[in-house]
Parts: sequence; structure tokens; C-alpha cells
Amino acid sequence: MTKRGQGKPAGLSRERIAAAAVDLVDRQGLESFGVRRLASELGVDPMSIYNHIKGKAALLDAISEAVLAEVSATAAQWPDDWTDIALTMARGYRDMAIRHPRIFPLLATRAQTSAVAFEALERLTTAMRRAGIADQTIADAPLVLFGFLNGYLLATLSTDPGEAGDPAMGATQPAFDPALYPTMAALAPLQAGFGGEAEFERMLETVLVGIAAGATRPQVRQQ
Amino acid sequence: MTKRGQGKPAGLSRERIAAAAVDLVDRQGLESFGVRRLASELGVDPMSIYNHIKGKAALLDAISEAVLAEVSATAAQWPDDWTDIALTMARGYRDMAIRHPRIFPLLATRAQTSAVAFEALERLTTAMRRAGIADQTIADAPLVLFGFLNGYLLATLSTDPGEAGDPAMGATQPAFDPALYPTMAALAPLQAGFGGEAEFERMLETVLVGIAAGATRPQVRQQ
DNA sequence: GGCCTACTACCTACACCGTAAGTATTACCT
DNA sequence: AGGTAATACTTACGGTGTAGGTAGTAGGCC
Repeated sequence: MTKRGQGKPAGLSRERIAAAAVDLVDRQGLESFGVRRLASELGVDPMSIYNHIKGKAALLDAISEAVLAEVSATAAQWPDDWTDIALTMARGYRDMAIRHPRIFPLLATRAQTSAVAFEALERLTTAMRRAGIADQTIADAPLVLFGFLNGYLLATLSTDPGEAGDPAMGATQPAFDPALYPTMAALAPLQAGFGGEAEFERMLETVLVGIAAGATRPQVRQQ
Repeated sequence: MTKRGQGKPAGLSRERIAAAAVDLVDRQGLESFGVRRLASELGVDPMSIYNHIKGKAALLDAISEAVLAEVSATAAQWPDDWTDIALTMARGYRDMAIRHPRIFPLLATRAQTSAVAFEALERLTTAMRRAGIADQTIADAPLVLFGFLNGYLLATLSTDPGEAGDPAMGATQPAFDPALYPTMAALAPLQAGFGGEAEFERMLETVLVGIAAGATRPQVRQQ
């Protein structure tokens, strides 16, 4: 009794698996994602995936790597000024996060050590050096910028309308009492564009201004 | 045939469960955390937990809420100047993150809507208003500051030495090639204190300088 | 052409997970 | 004391990640 197609190559590869995984997480979310779901999506036995990717953790790595590669693929050309480079990178990063809101937590949580990540940082830091910025400021810039980007995008994209639990027992209360927090209530209208483009540009500029302020810092303060 | 102690109260409560859960995640990490493990830790049947907390998601909410409450409990007194308030909050937040590095991803990922979170933001924003800062800058400040804090702490605490996969198939490569990224390599010595206190203070000041630069901004740029 | 080897897809099985539904026991209030 | 609500518990189901073993094919070598 010969089984269906045992031994015959099903055309699997690391890239094809990663692409299907990205698509699946985009559609169904991280919670329900799993090796078995992905395999049935590919029309393949779950264990076949393990021949190309070592385990679920490596699979998640592949997903975040594939999605991160989109960013540098999107930007066709890079400017010369470091500020423009930072702006272009930040906007492309945000666009990617908006395209894949359910994948983004993976990127923010895992350390990024892929080649595309290093290339981006190399591009930014060389431009900053060309501009004569203080070395310590340059060395700090990537972590400040992407720290902010990760935290900000995580916060603005985390409103996943996938499930709604019973508010009686859970800890989620959407709104707050204006009487208890009057200043916050007064400021609420100015926070209306939460997650919007104008807000992002404002906050991005805030961070870049802070970085630029350290441009001529001669020495680290302590140590 | 009478079973062991059916119906007899085991002294469970939401706080006791949350405290045990915090302790367990601190010791064993988020990956292996589960309702059953927690129950056996408490010497209790898994389903008993559901009488106090609705499900695993609510359990994670309780964990992050309990840990977040530590921050305001630590700070005994709050300064008047908004910069000092921000510094105190940021340092207390970082101390908490360092105490619970495996829990912190929960905080950064989930939207924080607990009372302690609102109180902290109310304190910061009122102090900023007292200082006469532009309203839009005040409204943006929480998201800029905590966006940075979450992203930065996520990056610096994510080096979890719990498991080490085979680097042949996985996507993790710890170091990079100095020949490919010369600027990054030249800057590497200045990034030696990764995750350290001096680095944190530097970057925190960078962000606060950026926020302070918008203090007198009269109007939002567009819209 | 015939054979051998390396590769890969596949199946089975195991231990574990979250939790819905139902039952038995206790504590509290009248 | 009696009734009622609360709560600890048991069972069971459909799911998960993945270790181990098997069967089939493709390509190099004589």
C-alpha cells in the first residue's frame, strides 16, 4: 500500500515557509499561530516543516526576519543627511508595522541581529559621523531611536479588536473617570489622533531633536 | 467516600494568586508559565484558579498589574518639578523592569489601563501644566516617554540566557563582522555599557531634552 | 544501466496545555 | 437548624510542540 506522495519533494523552503507564516499571522494573529496550522495552510504534514526550520522559536525568528527585510526593500533610495535617513527609516519602519500589526510584537520583543538590521544602523551611523556628531551620541542614537519606535508602535498598534473579554472580572477598562484625573481629561482632545500620522511625526521629531541636542557634547558626563 | 478537602477554602484570592504567579514567572520565565504550573505551585487544583481569575489572559493582566503597582509603591515621595518627576518615574520603572526582566515584556505589550498608571500620568501632566508647557507637548509626553522606556528596556533586558539554540539553523548570530560594518565596529567600545545605568541616564536625558524643546511650541505644525 | 547513499516527507506517539461542564463540600445568614 | 450561595474539585475534550522511527525519491559513482 503506497502512501500519497511520500518522499516526493513538496517544494518547501525556508523562504516559502516564512512567507506563508507571515500571511497566516497577519490573518489570524499570533495567539492561534502554530506549526500545525501553518502546515495545513501549506498542505503539508506538520513535521515536514521541521526539516527546514528547527522549531517554533526559529519559525518566529524567520517571520520577524522576513518582515524586517520589507523595510529596506521598500525604501528605493537613501538620502545623505542623517536626519533624513532617520526620518526615512522611521517612516518605513512604521509603515511595515502598520502592514503587519500582529507580527510587530515579535520584532519589538526579539533582538534583531539580521544583516538588514546591521546595514540600516551602519548607514545611519556613518551619516552621523560624516556630519561631525559626537561619537557617544552616535553610538547611542540607534537604541534611542528604535527604542522609541518599538515602544511607541507597540502601544499604538496593540488595540487588537480580536477578542473582547468580560470586563467584570478582567482588568481592562477602556475609558477613565474624568473626575479622578482632571488634567488627563483636559488633555484628551489633544490625544485624539492616537496612532495617527501627525502624532507620529510630532513625536519622532521630539526624539530626533533630543538626539541632535547631543551633537556637540564633548564628553560623557560621568564615568 | 469523602475526597480530600473538597469545598474547604484553600485561602485563595486574586492577590495571592497574582503574587505567586509573579514569583513563578520570575523564576521560570513566561514560556513555561501556565495555569497548571501555577496551581501546583499553590498546592491547588488548576481549575480552582478560575474561580478568582477568568482565564489565562486575565491572569497575565493580574501579573502585569501587580508588578506595575510596585513602581509607585517604591517611590516614597514625589518632587514638584516635572523633569524630576519624569526622572523619578523612569528610574523606578527601570528598577522594576530589572527586578522582573521576564515579566516586563508583558507590560510593554499590553495596554496599561490600571489606576496606578493613570495616577502616574496625571501627576506628570499636572506638573507640566504648572510649568507652563504647551498643551500639545504635555499631551504627547506620556507616549513619548513610556514609548521610549518600553522599547529601550525591552531591548536591553531581552538577553534571556535561558536557552541556547543551534546557531546553524536558527537566525541568531550574536556578533557581527567588523569588515562589513566599519562604523558600527568603531563605535562598539562606546556601546560597551549596554543596558547599564550610565547609558540609561544618557538616553533618558536625550528624550527629556527633546520633550523640553517643545515646551514653548505655540501651535501644532499641521492640521 | 545498476547500485548505493543522502535527503526529505511522512506517520505515530507522548506529554502537556487551556478550559467547559458538572459534582460535592463547606461557610454564612436568617 | 435550615437554606442558600460560594467554592474547591473532578472529569473530559480538543488542541499544542516535537522526539523517534519509517518509507519513499533524487543524484553521484562504478
